Amino acid sequence: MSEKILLVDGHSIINRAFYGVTNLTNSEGLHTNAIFGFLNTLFKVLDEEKPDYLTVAFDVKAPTFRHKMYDAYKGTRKPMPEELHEQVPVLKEVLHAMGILTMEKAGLEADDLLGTVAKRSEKKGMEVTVLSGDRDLLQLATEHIRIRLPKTKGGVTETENYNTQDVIDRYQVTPLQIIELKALMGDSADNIPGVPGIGEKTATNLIVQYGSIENAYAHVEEIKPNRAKEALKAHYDMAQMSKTLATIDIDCDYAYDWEAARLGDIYTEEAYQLLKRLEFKNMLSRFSVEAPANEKIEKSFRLVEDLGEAENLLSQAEGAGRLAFALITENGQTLALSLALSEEESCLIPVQGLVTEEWLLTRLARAISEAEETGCLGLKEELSFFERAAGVEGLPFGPETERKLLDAEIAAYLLNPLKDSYSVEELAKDCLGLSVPSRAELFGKDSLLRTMEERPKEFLSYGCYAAYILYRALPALLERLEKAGMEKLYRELEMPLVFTLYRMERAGVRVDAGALKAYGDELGVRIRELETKIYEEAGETFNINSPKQLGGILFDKLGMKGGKKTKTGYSTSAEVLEKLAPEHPIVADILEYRQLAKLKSTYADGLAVYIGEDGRIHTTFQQTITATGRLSSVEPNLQNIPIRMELGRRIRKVFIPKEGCVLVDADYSQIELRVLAHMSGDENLIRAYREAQDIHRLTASQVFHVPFDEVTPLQRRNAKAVNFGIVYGISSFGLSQDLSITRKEAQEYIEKYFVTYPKIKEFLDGCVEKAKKDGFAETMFGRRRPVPELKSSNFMQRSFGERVAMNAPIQGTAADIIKIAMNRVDRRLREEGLQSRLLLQVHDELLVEAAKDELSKVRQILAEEMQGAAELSVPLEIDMKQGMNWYEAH
DNA sequence: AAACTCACG
DNA sequence: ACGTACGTGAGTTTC
Repeated sequence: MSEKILLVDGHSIINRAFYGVTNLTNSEGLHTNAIFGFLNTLFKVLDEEKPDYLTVAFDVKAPTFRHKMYDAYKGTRKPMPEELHEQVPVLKEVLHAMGILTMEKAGLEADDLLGTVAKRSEKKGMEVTVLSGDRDLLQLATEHIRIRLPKTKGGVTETENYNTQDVIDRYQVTPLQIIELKALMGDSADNIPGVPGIGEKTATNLIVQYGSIENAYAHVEEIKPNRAKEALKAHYDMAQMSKTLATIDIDCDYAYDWEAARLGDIYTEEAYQLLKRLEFKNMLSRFSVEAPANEKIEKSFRLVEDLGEAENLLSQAEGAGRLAFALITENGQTLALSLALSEEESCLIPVQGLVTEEWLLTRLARAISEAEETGCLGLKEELSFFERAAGVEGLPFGPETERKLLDAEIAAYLLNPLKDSYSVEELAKDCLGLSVPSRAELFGKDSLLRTMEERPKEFLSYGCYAAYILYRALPALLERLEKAGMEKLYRELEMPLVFTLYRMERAGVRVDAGALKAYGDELGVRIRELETKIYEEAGETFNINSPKQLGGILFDKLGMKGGKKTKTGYSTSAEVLEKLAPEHPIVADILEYRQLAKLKSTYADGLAVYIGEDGRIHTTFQQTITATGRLSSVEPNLQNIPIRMELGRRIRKVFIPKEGCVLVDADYSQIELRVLAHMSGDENLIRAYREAQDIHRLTASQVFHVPFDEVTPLQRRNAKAVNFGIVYGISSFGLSQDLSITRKEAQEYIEKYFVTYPKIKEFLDGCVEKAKKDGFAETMFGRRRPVPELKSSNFMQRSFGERVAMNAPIQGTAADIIKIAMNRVDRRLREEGLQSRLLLQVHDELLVEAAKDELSKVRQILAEEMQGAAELSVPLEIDMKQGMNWYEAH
């Protein structure tokens, strides 16, 4: 196999990194983002290429000959920003510490050095890779010289790779002809003038046809677009000069020593210390000085191989102070249990051939109840295994035991609710600075867990790492929660909620499958009628569900004028269509079709597949998803069942109580505005709520200066929209959109509102100020939402950050309150020995399945526990109804 | 996988 | 001048 050399275009990669990586500084105040980005890219390519030689080329500051020539002509390049400039010497220092050769020479550009070394290396029979962010380098591509251009795609850095054929595929010209292209097009970033009037398209056409600028000039009279002909005639000299400028020198005077570039161990102590100073914690785990840490950890993993040992271990666990466990499960089966009782040892107890699932989980449950505290991850999902193993209905935990279980996922979510995953890997990285193998790394892409026999080593690793990391991460998480003032929120609200939610999911909500089917069929009939009618009106059949095809019919074929609204074409949203409805009868039919199709696919058909053998739908509540602290509901989502339109609302009739029960539904009345009244301390609003006034009418009367009793319906509607807007983080544009009024009018409404309620303005401004200062918004109960957008230099993002800073405390506090209420309702129902069960939460609403003979008790509990969930300066009122289905109950 | 649309609070 | 209301999940089409 031939040897491999990797050549890196230092300045181009660090530049790219500087603009691509968000601002970073270490505690000394040194900017580090470009270095960080550079090293990340380098490490990634090194991992992939595993080259034998490596060199990073830099430009020197002195202007080179090529640029001097042009500098005199049109000025110099933009100088590097100071924040980037200061990082270059540090990067070189890091590279040298890693034993990586750098090259630079006055009078030579990095391009020329790269080109020269690339060609010489190729001649020596090596495989060459050139890493650069600059497409100019493509002219170097051959069979053996590959150009890699990093590209950031959705946050992940990928590279585009070019050998000869790739260049041809992409640009229609050979690598060498890239020079010709460039000379014609010009490149302002590189100070290449090019030929005025010739862009990428024309340049490509000319080179594809004539091969070179010289040959094109030789045939200049036959050049087709007259514009191009004249341009080339007039600026041929410019084109030739540009060509010189664009050509990378592949034989410059530079003594390159391959041996000096030979790659040794880059993970040196010196580099380690440097990266530590730069505070690149994640990168440190790559270093061999830390590698023994992982090796040492893995040596402490023990596979439990006989029953006595398992028995012993679990007995020991009962006496443990701290304990951590992870269940390794697949297809609802427990494959193994991993346990950590100390930092020194983690064990894996497989089920197969050793113990039964029942025994293992029963003993684990006992250990948890005896130990002081137990760390785990994704507890809610694991609880069903405990319940099944217990063999009787209900969890094998008393309330005291519940308090001992600490889910690291929930803790990590509270510390940063913006993350999208709270895995063992993430915990290891965030809490301990460790890098642990991922499931995919251990078990392959499909990530299916193999049996113990098939992959014993990986199995041991996978399980024990989880227990080990959880054991060590737990104190770190608790300490951070305490520091952030969220320990109470964690222990007394979110952790108890895990159990409440478990019981709600397990209970499920009964659904009348027959009625659901009938509803779907009814929709289906009408959908087919509408389909036929729409095709007739359109004069052809097409896919009504395709916005693209629909847009084609409405706007092109039928000639309706639609504002181009989306990136890819016309918008066909209901908002647009409603305005178009008077123009053509087809529009109304499409709107109705849309509505019905949505109801059928998402709700009628969509819900049917989730009806279990028990005739009930068991949703999953996600507790670690939203940025504000709300829950979410998935598979299926039972928090967005239709209610606003009558036709959709009818689907609620299929949600029914079990025999002998009724559904009781209670929702908070305007909880967010009440929270706002309380948090802002606005006397005006507080008094109004205490006197149970119509808040929207009151707002209208005060903002529009009309007597309370003379407020028109329109005024009330507008005031209501303003109230909503306030909660969302008011903006004149948003309000104007909602009310179909001008921005100016909306702005006036808002100003009047703030004059009427000065405390609210003060409060909202305070929220933004606080978030700017602290970096996060905070609820009454201390829940935090980071708002990094406030630091953005982008106006739009910053404005978003401001709205978020206003909304999060309100929405989040409301979320806290109903979560408290859920725990209280669930506890009361069980403590009072009732059969009735909490089933669903829909943000400000709770649904209970109440035994008929417990009805009055249940209603009392709901009222007391919901109203008493928080002590506000305004009453927390609820609306409560009951019925034989959810339609009636809400 | 992303874009579009639409259901809810 | 910039271009949006806050928070979600799911089905469908298109690339």
